Amino acid sequence: MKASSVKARNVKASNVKATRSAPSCCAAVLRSGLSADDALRLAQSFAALGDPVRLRLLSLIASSPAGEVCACELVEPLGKSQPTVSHHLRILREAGLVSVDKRGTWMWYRLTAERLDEIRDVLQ
Amino acid sequence: MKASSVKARNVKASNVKATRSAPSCCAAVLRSGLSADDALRLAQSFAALGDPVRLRLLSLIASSPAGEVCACELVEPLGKSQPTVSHHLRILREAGLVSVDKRGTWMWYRLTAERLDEIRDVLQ
DNA sequence: ACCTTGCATCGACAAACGTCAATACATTTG
DNA sequence: CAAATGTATTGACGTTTGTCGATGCAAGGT
Repeated sequence: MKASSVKARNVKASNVKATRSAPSCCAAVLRSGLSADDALRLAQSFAALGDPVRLRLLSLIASSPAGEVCACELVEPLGKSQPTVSHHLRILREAGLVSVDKRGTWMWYRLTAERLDEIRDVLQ
Repeated sequence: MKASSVKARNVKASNVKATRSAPSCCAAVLRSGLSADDALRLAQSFAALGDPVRLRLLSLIASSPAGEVCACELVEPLGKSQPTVSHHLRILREAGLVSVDKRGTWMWYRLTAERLDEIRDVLQ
C-alpha cells in the first residue's frame, strides 16, 4: 500500500524538451510509453477530430465523387455561418487533415489520406 | 454540475459485442454521409482522445503487462493532481475507452479494445 | 472603373474545459 | 468504534473553444 504518496507533490515540471525526432513514427502509441511532447502533438490531431462540425466537413469532403469540394458547398449543408465553417476548415488544415487548392475565387478542399492513416495507426 | 449519478460499480462496461449499439452503425464515416447526431457522438469520442493527459493515461494502461492498472499508479507518472487524474479517467470511462473494476479500495483500469477498434474503423 | 461573389480575419461573447485545494465517500485496518 | 488510505466529487478559477456579425481582401464579370 501507500504507493508513493509522499513524493513530490508539485512536479509541474514539463522539463521535457528533448523532443524525440522521428515525429511521424510513434506507431502503436497504445502499446509503448508516450512522452509528454508526443502526447501533446497527438492530442492536437485528435482534438481536431473532436468536433461534430469538423467531422461532418470531413465526411462531406470524403463523400465527394471528385475527391475535392469547393468551400462554397460546405456552408449550407452544415447550417453554420460562413466564418464558422472557414474557422473549422482552418483547424482541419492546420492539423494536416485536409489540403486546399486555390483556383480562381474558389478554394477546393480534399482529404489528406496520409495523415488520417497515421492517426488511425496510432490506435492500433 | 453533471450530477453524476450512479456509482459505477462495474461501470456499464462494454455493450459492444458483435453488433454495434442501437443508434446507428456509422461505419466508414469518411465515405458516407454523417448525420448531425452521429457526428456529435463520434466527436465526443475523439474529443476524449484530444487531451495529452488522457492519451498518456491510455498509454500507461496499454503498456501494462497485466493489461490493467490501479488508479494509484497513474497519478505520479503524470505529474497531475489526483483529482485531475480522476477527472480524466472519468472522461475516458464515459467515452467507453476504458473500463474499470473495483477491487477492495482500488480501481483497476483497462482499455476497451472494442471501442478503440470502432473509432479506428471510422477513419478508414 | 464599378459591383458582385467567395473566402479569410477580427472582435466580442458565452460555453466548455483543465486544473487544483478542499471535502466527501468508501473500504480496510487497528 | 476510530483512524488511515484510495478515489470520487465539489467549487472555484483562468484558459480555450465555438459561434456570429462586421469587415477586409482578392478575383471575375459588367
